[in-house]
Amino acid sequence: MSKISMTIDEQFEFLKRGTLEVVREEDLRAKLEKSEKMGKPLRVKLGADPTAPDLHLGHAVVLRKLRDFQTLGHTVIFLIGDFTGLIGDPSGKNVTRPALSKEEIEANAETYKAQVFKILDADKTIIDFNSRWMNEIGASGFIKLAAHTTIKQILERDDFTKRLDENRPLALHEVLYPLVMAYDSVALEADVELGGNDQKFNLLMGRNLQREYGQEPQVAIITPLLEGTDGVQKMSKSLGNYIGINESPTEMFGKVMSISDDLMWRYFELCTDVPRSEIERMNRACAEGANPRDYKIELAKRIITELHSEGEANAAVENFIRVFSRHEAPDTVEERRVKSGMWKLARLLIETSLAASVAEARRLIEQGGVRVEGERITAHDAEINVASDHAHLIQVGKRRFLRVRGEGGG
RNA sequence: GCAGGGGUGGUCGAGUGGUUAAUGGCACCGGGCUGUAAACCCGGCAGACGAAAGUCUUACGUAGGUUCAAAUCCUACCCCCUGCACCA
Repeated sequence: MSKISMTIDEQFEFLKRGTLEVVREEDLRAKLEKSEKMGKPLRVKLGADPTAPDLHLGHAVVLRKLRDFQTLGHTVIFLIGDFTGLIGDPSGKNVTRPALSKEEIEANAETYKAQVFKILDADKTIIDFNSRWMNEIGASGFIKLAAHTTIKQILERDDFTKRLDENRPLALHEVLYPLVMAYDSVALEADVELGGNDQKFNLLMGRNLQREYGQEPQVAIITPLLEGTDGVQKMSKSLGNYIGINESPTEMFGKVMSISDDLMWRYFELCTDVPRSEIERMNRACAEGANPRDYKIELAKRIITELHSEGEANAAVENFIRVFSRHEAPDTVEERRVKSGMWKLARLLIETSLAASVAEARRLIEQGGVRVEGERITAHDAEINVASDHAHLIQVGKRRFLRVRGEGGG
């Protein structure tokens, strides 16, 4: 079945790379063997929240692992939890979410596809929705489902017990989340489920429930949570420390370059296919005096090549060198048209969204953060003559550039 | 239902009648040093008007009230938490 000829051991090692834990390893080996023998691909599940279609490199970690399964010829099921979305993964926020309309769900699914297929092979991916069975099951079915687990089992989940211990609220619907998610595995007859470390309990719950329903328990593959660009907290959109899958090459490049040196090895491991031995070699080189920046450039290039293209990655490198090493303007700078005439610089910054308010514009200028045609301007009441025959180059901070030209004429 | 505690700026958290646009930490923004790394240093961090001094507006759960003056006191309401009670 697999186009690549690997022994079971090799397949196993290949799949294990970059994972935190495989529960259980011997089960995975057994499933791989069985699959090969029967010529039947494994069904590999990944659950996704229906409300957050803005994916970032953290999501990419698990998607890349999913792709590894596809490389070996297995079937990937990308499950959009439109029903589970009503609950929202328990976070301590005591809210249920409004049900999404069919249109919203479809729109979100489309957004997902556009991002997920940058990594996954669309031909080998099934997209499914858990409302398909959860909406059918009904209240009585749900009760029966609930009978398959115990409070004690649910309370194994650390953050649940912790919240009880700390006298923080724990809503009933929140504890149902893992149950529903586990049932998805039953409904899909999943052989393997992938998830980040924060999903570990839920994945294991799937194993238990499958056993309850007389199925062979799925293998749970747990991937580490990628730290965000701050290097401390997990990458997430709400923390603002993310690198989005859909971001421009320039943006991605900048963000990768700004991560700490320590963190880059982690990114190498989880966001690229560079072999571990090679990563270690680079790491040693840095310890011996090589400039980590050069490896970081390599990292950024690889990430951008995967999510965009090699050409764009190379262009991003050149742009980086131009702007940050040579302190020149990027070769392509967006041009904006504003009314011709004399402008107060501060006003111009607001007009072009380079500053949010007069006060902010003024602060930026007075603190030396604004350059016009490369000249630093520090007089907050400076004026600038905007005409249609010349585009002024405005720079705010180290990285925001804009050309401003007057309206009318050429 | 009863009792107690609490709701402050992006966040955490001070602040019990005036000198509070509100101490401090974090986050964030600008500058410096660099490798757009880290660490560190400096500055900033509600908005509008003004060249400036400064003036005005908005802000401490919501709505009123007391007062020359309220985040701070009073009243009502909303929300959250804890304990008790209730619980086939």
